[in-house]
Amino acid sequence: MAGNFQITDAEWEVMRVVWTLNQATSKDIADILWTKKNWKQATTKTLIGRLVHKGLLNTEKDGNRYQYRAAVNKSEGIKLFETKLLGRVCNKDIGKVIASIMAEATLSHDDITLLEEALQEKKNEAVDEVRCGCVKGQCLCKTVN
Amino acid sequence: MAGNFQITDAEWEVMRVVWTLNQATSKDIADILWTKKNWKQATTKTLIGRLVHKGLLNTEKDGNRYQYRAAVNKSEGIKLFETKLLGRVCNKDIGKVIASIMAEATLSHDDITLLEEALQEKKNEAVDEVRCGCVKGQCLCKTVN
DNA sequence: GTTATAGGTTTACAATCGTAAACGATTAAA
DNA sequence: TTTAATCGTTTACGATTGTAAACCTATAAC
Repeated sequence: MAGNFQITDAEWEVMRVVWTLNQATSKDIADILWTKKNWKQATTKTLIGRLVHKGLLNTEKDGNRYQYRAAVNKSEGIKLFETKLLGRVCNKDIGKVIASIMAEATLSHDDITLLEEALQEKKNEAVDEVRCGCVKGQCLCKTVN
Repeated sequence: MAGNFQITDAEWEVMRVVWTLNQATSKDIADILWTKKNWKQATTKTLIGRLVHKGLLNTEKDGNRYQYRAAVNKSEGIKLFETKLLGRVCNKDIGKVIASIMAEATLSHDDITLLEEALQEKKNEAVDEVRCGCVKGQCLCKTVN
């Protein structure tokens, strides 16, 4: 089931609501997205329909309407997007990308602690040199021209 | 000039080549993307055209053809995508997102060092609690009935 | 000089995306 | 019970994306 799905920006707004409420009706979702994005209910309905179709939302009948639930959890969804970011850069640059994200993020002391631990973890499996997986011409690891 | 541009997946492939070669002809790019993606030259040409149109590639005449150069540098491009990722989650979750990326990345000892330093930096500006900027209903920071 | 070739520009075209109205069925209100 | 509000489904429609062929022009080869 996991795999090759993708969540567009607009669909993501819907998923966030469902992830948060855990279970929601189209009205629940529409109300929130009206507040946030001024989307007409019709717009939200379309997005819900597409997500159901894609198998990203499950439905459970509840009278004349549905309760929607996420078919993929939030971490999976986020991870999918993380992977997309990492897929855009050379493996060797990922460290720098992480540093860059860190730089532009506001972090709490707890976050710092969390990351320090995570980093500590990574030390065990750190390599001397990350392997570049790029084709020649898409990163400088390979000699160009 | 910086701002509201966006680079699609396919366009990104072109940008990576230009960022790498620093300057390239359409043939340079097409050859590389043929190797990597089996794209016909026509496809690459279309992408180049769109990027020029968007102002993401600059042209410099060179005989009967152009030398293309990136109008935004790689870091900017990557940062744009990072921002997009961060925009999808609650500010409070960014620490966890970073940890998650770290977890799925292969890092070198040097990367670890770099990140340790970056983290150290962040300590100075770390806050007690990150402010959630979400609307109610899109993250659990706000009480949801 | 005529022709083949390479490079840029135009046109194409289906799929996806963002945004929404219209429609039909059903339930709740009057 | 007639009506109004609600909910899901269908249809709409322009913009963007992925993928490419066709075309036109200027060089390069003969």
